[in-house]
Amino acid sequence: MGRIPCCEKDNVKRGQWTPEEDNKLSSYIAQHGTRNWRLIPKNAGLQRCGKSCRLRWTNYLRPDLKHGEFTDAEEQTIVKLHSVVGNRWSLIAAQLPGRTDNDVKNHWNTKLKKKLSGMGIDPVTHKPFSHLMAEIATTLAPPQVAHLAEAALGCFKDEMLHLLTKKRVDPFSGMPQVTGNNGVGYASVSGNDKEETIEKIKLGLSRAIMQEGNGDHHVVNNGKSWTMVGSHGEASVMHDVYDPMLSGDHGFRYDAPAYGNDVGEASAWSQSLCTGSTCTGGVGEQQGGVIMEKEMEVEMEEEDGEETEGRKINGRKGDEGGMFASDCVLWDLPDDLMSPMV
DNA sequence: AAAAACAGCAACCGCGAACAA
DNA sequence: GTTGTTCGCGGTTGCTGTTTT
Repeated sequence: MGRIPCCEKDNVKRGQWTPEEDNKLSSYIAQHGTRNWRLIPKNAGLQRCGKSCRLRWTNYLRPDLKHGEFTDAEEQTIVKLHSVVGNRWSLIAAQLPGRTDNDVKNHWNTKLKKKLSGMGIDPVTHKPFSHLMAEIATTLAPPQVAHLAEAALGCFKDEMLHLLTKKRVDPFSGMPQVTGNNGVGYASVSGNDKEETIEKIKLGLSRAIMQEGNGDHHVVNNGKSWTMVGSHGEASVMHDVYDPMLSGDHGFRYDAPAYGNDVGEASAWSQSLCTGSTCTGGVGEQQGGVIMEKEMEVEMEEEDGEETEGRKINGRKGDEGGMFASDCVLWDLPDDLMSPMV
């Protein structure tokens, strides 16, 4: 038996909603609430599918929605949560009052992913590209490394090229920026330079591999390096701030998840989510520390299938040498959320 | 000035989970 | 326990306005 359609497609209108439709839906829901989406369009006099009505309401008409730009604090929250829970947009959106999962997802796909790539960080794993390449280098024999590196380059190439070949304007001077000393810059790059750019990417990657191989944990970023501190016994973490010159943006800070595999016990995915200096640990405070509300905690426990001991707000068991102060809001997450998402 | 390319966003689709009969 | 129905989620598509060529 096939799946039944959510509505009869012949009789429903699709596409953009008109203000009249919005009014009808809003006033109907104001009077009757949102029980039974299937009946709502019929009763409200709308030629729409119930699903479409639900979407319109939850993503646009709900009175508690925020419609403006995402703030830096919101962006930080998204990045941090994404590093832990991956593409669970509803979970992330639940931590951002007034934002919907669709909002968060769109913002991630259109802005944040590019910001991270621009910082040399893989938006999927939240690790620096160089670190990924180094992992390849340390686990495979040289002939295989070359092939894999080539393949990895293929994966990142389009995004990197997009970032590198775009003409951008220096946000401070208003002038087009010149190419940096590692080849990353903003001057307009013609189609003829494309191959050269690819070569530069390759060169950068191979350099990064060599540096990682030497035990130096640096991410070369537009002439400045991000150092992974605490290479022995404590969590490694990138502690430099996001370079606004690189992003064409202001104030966006990325405190990456640490790289636990470098140092033994500390897993990359078990690190604090606090933003170093801005972390205050105040529950309910959006700036800095990530708030784990009761609802989210419950949801995570449900996903875990059992009560997870030690998962709590404002504390983490067995982690002294963490990267941030102990008064941060911390999470202990279930195992299925700890695994790097690739 | 026109065409092409790009970016952002709203909406749609299919799937699985939850719930009810 | 099974079947049917509804809801919510995440991935994807397509439209529209803006920027670049």
